[in-house]
Amino acid sequence: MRNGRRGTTYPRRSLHGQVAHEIGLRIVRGELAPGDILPNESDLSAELDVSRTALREAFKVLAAKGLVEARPRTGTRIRPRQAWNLLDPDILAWQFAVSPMERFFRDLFQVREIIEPAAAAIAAEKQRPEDVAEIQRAYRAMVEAAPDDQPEDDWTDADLRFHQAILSATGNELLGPLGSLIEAALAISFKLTSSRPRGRLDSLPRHKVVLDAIERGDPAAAREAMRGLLGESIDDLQNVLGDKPAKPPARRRHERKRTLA
Amino acid sequence: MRNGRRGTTYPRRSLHGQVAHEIGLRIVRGELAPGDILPNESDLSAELDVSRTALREAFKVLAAKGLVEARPRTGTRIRPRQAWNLLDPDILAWQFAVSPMERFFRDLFQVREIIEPAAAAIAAEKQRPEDVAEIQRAYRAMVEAAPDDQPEDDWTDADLRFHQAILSATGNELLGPLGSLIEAALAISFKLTSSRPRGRLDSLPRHKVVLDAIERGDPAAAREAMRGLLGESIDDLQNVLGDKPAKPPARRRHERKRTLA
DNA sequence: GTAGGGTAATTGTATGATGAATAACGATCC
DNA sequence: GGATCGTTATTCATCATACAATTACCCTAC
Repeated sequence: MRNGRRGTTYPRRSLHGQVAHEIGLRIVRGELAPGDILPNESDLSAELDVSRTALREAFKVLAAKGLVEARPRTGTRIRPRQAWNLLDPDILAWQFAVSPMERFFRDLFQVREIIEPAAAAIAAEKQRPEDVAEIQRAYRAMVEAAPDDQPEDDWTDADLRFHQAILSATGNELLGPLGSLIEAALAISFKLTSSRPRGRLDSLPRHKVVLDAIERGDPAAAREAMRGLLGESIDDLQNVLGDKPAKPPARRRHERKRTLA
Repeated sequence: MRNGRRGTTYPRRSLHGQVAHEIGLRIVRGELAPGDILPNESDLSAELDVSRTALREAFKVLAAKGLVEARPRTGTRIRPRQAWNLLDPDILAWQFAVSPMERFFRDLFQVREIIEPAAAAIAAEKQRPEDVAEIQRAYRAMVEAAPDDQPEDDWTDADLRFHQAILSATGNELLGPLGSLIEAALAISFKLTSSRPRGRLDSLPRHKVVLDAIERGDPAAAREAMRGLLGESIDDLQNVLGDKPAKPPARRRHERKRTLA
């Protein structure tokens, strides 16, 4: 399944952690729908062959993320979807395993298109040397991991690190947590485009343009470069996802026409 | 304290819920620093006069939000700040009670300035009648709550509802959770500007402009209108927060000069 | 039919015991 | 002396059980 690559997801080593992931996945997947009431704790703990204590601790984890709500007599009910904390790293990871995934994919990249160009611009404006250095390091890691004989994981890690570094470089703490959103996006990209592994080297220059603009302290250019970079990812994914099966790679010109909605 | 107005924060009615809020607040407030290790469960449960069971369930809630991490022999340690899920409604609410708050305030509105204009534009583009209707309803609620003899809570609720409705109207599920971020921002605004309660009627027209643009299906105008609306809030807050004590209200002209950084 | 109270089902809390993981210590050997 | 390896004690993890608190539901009385 390969989830939780680096993220700050809830640890699975404990028993209650495993149960939380198991039930959380079922909920996000839709096997258990909002409004549904889970079996009572005694029954469910017997069914899962764990103690009631362990099950309850798992429930607390899920409740903390807004997935469920427990009340005496009524039982533990799955909360409406809008109560879910969809930006939670675990929920994002679980969402990733959902079947159609197209809407999730669309939403994900739409948010990235909103956030990341703005973040790049702010990073370019601030230009804190320490933060810029980390972006550079991430870029170098991408360069090293780009050749096709390098493990794909290294490249994905470096890619994530690059984008995360830009978020951090804004100096805005509230943008940091959105890194898990990018992580989910990369996981999808990996899953969908792994069949066509070429393109790592292709996307390096795009990243370089972003880096250069930030180093140069040019917010407008950074914003635009990031926009282009994301656009490319989206194009790639849409080629895989879209109805057109092949569409010879004579793309990479329009840039402006791509509309996500 | 008046937190958790409507939000989907963790319920306080249970004992472990109270403990979770208590400890979570202390952590976010900085009384307990990252890297610190909490007293072991037996001691702490005795100190708080609750059972170990209740304390552990509280810990699970905090762990689910990324605040703490428990390991045998080592104890329960407070995780580094970047591991916290800062977009979690509870953590946002706790953050609201932190002392200097200026940085939090800055970060909060910076994110709003990134997200909300884009959301308004998308909402105007989509124009789903059902969603537009909800924005209208929220606006009408604001109109009703605007007079000074109406309870302040009603107005804040309506305001939140307005912005939340726009986020929902994007049709992007991942933008919904950011409503709790707006809620935190409104809580701050309320706290800081409650001394100067006038201005409710002043800000109505701004909201109207946003609503009109969305109804009209004009994304660019909606984006710009939302930008102006947020700018006004920020101006108001900066007047209260800034060093200049009074600065006669001959503002509300520049609009473009305000820079958050 | 409405109000009111009783009841049973479910979660919430408490207690005590045991298991498992591991950091710290110390003994042993080189 | 230094390193290696086993031992041990501490802490969280899990379990079993009992009881308290809450509350939806039903039933009765009027």
